Amino acid sequence: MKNKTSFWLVKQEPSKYSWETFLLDGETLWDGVRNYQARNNLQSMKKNDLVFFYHSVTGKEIKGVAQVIREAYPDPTTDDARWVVVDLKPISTMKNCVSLEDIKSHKDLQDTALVKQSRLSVMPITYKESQVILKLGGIRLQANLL
DNA sequence: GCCAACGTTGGC
DNA sequence: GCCAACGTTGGC
Repeated sequence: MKNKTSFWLVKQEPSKYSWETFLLDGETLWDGVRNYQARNNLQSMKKNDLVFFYHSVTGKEIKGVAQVIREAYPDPTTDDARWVVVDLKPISTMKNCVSLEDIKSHKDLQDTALVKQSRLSVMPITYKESQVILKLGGIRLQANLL
């Protein structure tokens, strides 16, 4: 069932919300997105989709994999109806964090939005790219997650 | 509806 | 801390 799940990548500065904090929280709502393209990606997420968690600015590496546990709903941190959040929970921490350098230098990851659109904070990842990232990260997900 | 000015993001 | 890239805003 390789096409059942979509893959995504979200960025966050660890000084604002780190993977470690996310692990302690157990789950979080992904708030604060104020960009239409990123918002559209949030709205496209389906329950059980898998989301790579990237640390921007400090670290510049993918720390782990999260899963969508609640699909898009209005962002409670604003009255502006345009913005939405999803709920995520961490499911796996990378054995080897996948750095931006790794991604840029890997031939199969050159076309990721992370490389091409450095300012986008929520982006889709293709199935093929996701498999490369998982392999570089040294983790295997349970088959029932894919 | 164009575009200059301005603000923000994020790599370096 | 700088600056390139990009999004948003507002005057015309």
